[in-house]
Amino acid sequence: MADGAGDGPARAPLTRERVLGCAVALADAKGLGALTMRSLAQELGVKPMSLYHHVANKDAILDGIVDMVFAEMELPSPGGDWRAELARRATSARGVLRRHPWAIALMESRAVPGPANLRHHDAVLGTLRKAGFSVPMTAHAYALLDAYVYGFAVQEAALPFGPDSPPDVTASIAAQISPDDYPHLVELATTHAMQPGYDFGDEFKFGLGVILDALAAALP
Amino acid sequence: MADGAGDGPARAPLTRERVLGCAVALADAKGLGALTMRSLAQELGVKPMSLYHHVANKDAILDGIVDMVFAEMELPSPGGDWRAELARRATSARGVLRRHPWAIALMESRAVPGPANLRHHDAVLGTLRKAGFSVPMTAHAYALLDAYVYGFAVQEAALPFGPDSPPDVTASIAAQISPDDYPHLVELATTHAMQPGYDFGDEFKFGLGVILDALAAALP
DNA sequence: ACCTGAACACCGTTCAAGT
DNA sequence: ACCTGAACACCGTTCAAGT
Repeated sequence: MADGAGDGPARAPLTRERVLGCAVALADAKGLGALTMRSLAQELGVKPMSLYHHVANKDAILDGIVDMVFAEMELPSPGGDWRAELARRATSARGVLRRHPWAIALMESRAVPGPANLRHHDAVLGTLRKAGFSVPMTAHAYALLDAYVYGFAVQEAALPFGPDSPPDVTASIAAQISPDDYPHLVELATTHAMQPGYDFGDEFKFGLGVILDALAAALP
Repeated sequence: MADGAGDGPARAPLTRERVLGCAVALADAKGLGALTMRSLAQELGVKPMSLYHHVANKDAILDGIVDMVFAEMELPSPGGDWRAELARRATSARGVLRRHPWAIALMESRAVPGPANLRHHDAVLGTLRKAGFSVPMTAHAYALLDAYVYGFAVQEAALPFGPDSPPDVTASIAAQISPDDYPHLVELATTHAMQPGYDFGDEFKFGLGVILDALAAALP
């Protein structure tokens, strides 16, 4: 009982890693809006001002958690089969962005990329270069692949249906969309997207295949 | 002088349209962070509480300005050449999202799509269906096209270089990226992306062409 | 060195009051 | 009907103080 009061274990010392890790967990659980210096401090069992000894300010926390998200993504190995490596990387990135849907909004507003972000994109570029793409073609391929991965995450996060949204919400939105005003949306929804077994996430493979096929055809 | 004090024209009456229009202008000029009920009211020459007579709350404003952004995008005509129509729509959407880069972050966090959003996507689906794509293939094409457009906008907004960022910022970031740690990023930047005349926006055409070619090949 | 209490200038929003 | 003043429960952050 040398720790002082309480029957719990000694509180781990506050570190930048613990602050950022808790911030990611809080954003995952309750959304970016619930991530405040005050709520974060409470979650860590500490007073708000203590956080400022480990991070410069809230912006530094936002930069930090975006880079933690990049760090979760599997890197492609420039050595292996470039198509398989880029597919694995894209699939991993999609999964990561699905687990942390708030990250997209931050990526777009943070100016300075973190080290995990830079390492990630350097590995993608390296894989393309080693596969034999020219520098200009690598730029094309990089922009296309990344746009697809990020954009798919945006779509998935914005979907009003899917496994993450409760069925009653889906139904109430569907009821407001009149077939007279939006015939093609209603057609797609009723005859396809709302059928049992449909998973929007499966669309990811199609688009990824299209892109990788086109890149393979552009190899010298 | 029946208007009362002042030499300016009579103040236009507050309306939902005027509130949303001013909110878009404020977000464009100073970013989403500067869009507060109080700053918006001041911009409109009114007290903060007056806004609540025209919009339910700030969330309604955010929903409203996202839909205004969708309303700016050119719709494809289901009648015409589907490839040209979808290319025009994608190019227009990219331009709109470039003018309103804050919109991406909102799209991802707003659950309920507005009428302009629905109309826009219904037109895209209609164009694909009229071109002869099956319903499942239309779902594939829609997901791929939209992911690309949104994702390209995310990339473009997150770019630390480009025509919108001051050259000195670009240079200071470049100086921090060591060729030892990120050799392929440095190669791409120095031999290609930072060359005079390079415009990241030009990458858009390449990816769009790849996608539309692949869709054309998938037509029955 | 690490943590904190009190305070400041902000938020969105409610409620009761003005015209 | 439309607008507003005062107030409430929040923010991020600074500064001076504690151990």
